[in-house]
Amino acid sequence: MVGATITGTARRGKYLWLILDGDDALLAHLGMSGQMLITSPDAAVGAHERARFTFTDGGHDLRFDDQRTFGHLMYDEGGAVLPSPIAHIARDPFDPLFDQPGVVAVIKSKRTGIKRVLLDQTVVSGIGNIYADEALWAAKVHGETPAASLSRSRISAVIEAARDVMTAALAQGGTSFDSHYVDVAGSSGYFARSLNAYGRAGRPCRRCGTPIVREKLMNGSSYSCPLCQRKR
DNA sequence: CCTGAGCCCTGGGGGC
DNA sequence: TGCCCCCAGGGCTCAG
Repeated sequence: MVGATITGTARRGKYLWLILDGDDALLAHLGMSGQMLITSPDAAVGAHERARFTFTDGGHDLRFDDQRTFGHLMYDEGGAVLPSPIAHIARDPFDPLFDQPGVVAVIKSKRTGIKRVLLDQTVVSGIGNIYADEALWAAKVHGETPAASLSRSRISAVIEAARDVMTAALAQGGTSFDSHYVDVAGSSGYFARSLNAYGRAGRPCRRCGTPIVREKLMNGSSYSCPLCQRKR
């Protein structure tokens, strides 16, 4: 990295990368607790600071902090356009080249539940556990519904719902439950208060009043309304 | 090929 | 207070 110039930034799904001198890339994934922070050069070393980049133009430092160390940084030669380690990651719903009919067809060909497919980053990237639950709630589909049993229009509606909920979340700076989830300036987002399903076990569905139910899936928690999102 | 379980880590919170 | 278990917005590897 010494002597490199950052000439741009890019992202795909949950991966992001800094473009270096137009050809190479510094690829990053925040995992579950990673943070990219722009801080003062005098800022003390953070408790979970893993890397710090200083600049010769007298500006701020760039830090990578990560408590749980599921996040990572990787230098990738020639990876400016698309780093080779993430060539298998599908385009996300905000990508101008996102092929929605193609993605719908792939989802329909899967022999597993719709939520698992939404979380499969090789099918569609960028959707995580929270936004998958929110999209399924909005589309009134239960996450364990076999993907192949849903109509193309229903699958399309789920994707639209995911794009809508992520758009709304981005407008509010994201979903922050605690100090792990902050932007480069260290600020938290406000979308947590707008969640309709995730984390609301026992509380009334905002649509029909039925208590939201929490279930286990893939070593994690899934939240849904048992009335609006009936299992079929 | 496709699918799903296991596992990589640290730390906060609740129950006992 | 201390201890233990559970939980956490992810994704790779590998067995079946």
